[in-house]
Amino acid sequence: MGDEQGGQWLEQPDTAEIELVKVLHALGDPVRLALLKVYADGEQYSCAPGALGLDHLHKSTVSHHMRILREAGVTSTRVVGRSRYVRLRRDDLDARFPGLLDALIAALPA
Amino acid sequence: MGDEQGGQWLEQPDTAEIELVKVLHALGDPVRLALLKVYADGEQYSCAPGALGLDHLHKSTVSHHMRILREAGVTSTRVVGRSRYVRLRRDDLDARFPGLLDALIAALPA
DNA sequence: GGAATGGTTTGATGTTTGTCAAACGATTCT
DNA sequence: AGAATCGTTTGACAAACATCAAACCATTCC
Repeated sequence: MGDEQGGQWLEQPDTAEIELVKVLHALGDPVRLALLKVYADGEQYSCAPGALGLDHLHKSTVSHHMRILREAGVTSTRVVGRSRYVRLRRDDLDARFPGLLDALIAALPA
Repeated sequence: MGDEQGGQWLEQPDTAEIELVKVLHALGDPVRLALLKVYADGEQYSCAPGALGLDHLHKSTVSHHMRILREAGVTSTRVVGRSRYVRLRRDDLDARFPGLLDALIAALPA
């Protein structure tokens, strides 16, 4: 139907309204920093704990972390059917905080 | 007496042991991110709330934030007499996480 | 020695947070 | 329609956190 992506987007802050302190707070948690590593390849992922290497966490816990990342402006979420496809807001973050994302991803632990 | 700096240093993690998630957690707080802005000039500062633009906070609260920054590896503290001189571990952080500090300081809110 | 000074430590308090479990909502499949 | 699926929401709970106040510890000044 002309929309090559389909679905709608969950609410997220405008690029100009992304706050550094919220981004750092969002990423200052072991689980969410691990998620940054997953999303670093630019691909989109569903929220299934298994697809994210978070098998040890309950799905509601993953949902909670997803919300924090999205509300901080780190990720964007597209809804299609029952699924959510989450990915890094790389362009927006690069525009707002030049060099930050690259430095963070490079600094990620092995 | 041959020591151009004088005093001793408070305990802090070795450069190689600085953890990204702890740095981000330390900086993911409004007060401590404001302190990064203070320390961004590379100078050293005493812990007096007034000298740091933290007049609204109790000195014990400032001391608490200082400890978190130091234990995360963000700052180093030199003790001389009754005073503590705190400054950014810029070289160590640049070595451990190239580009991160520059990007963070550039991203600091006005 | 005694008082003042710069920070730390400890205790108390209210808030935020990470987690799970159960209930729920919407979508898809049969 | 009914069942299965993917994820969210709500509630509960323990742990962590930010803050202040009071006590404390060195050091410096008188």
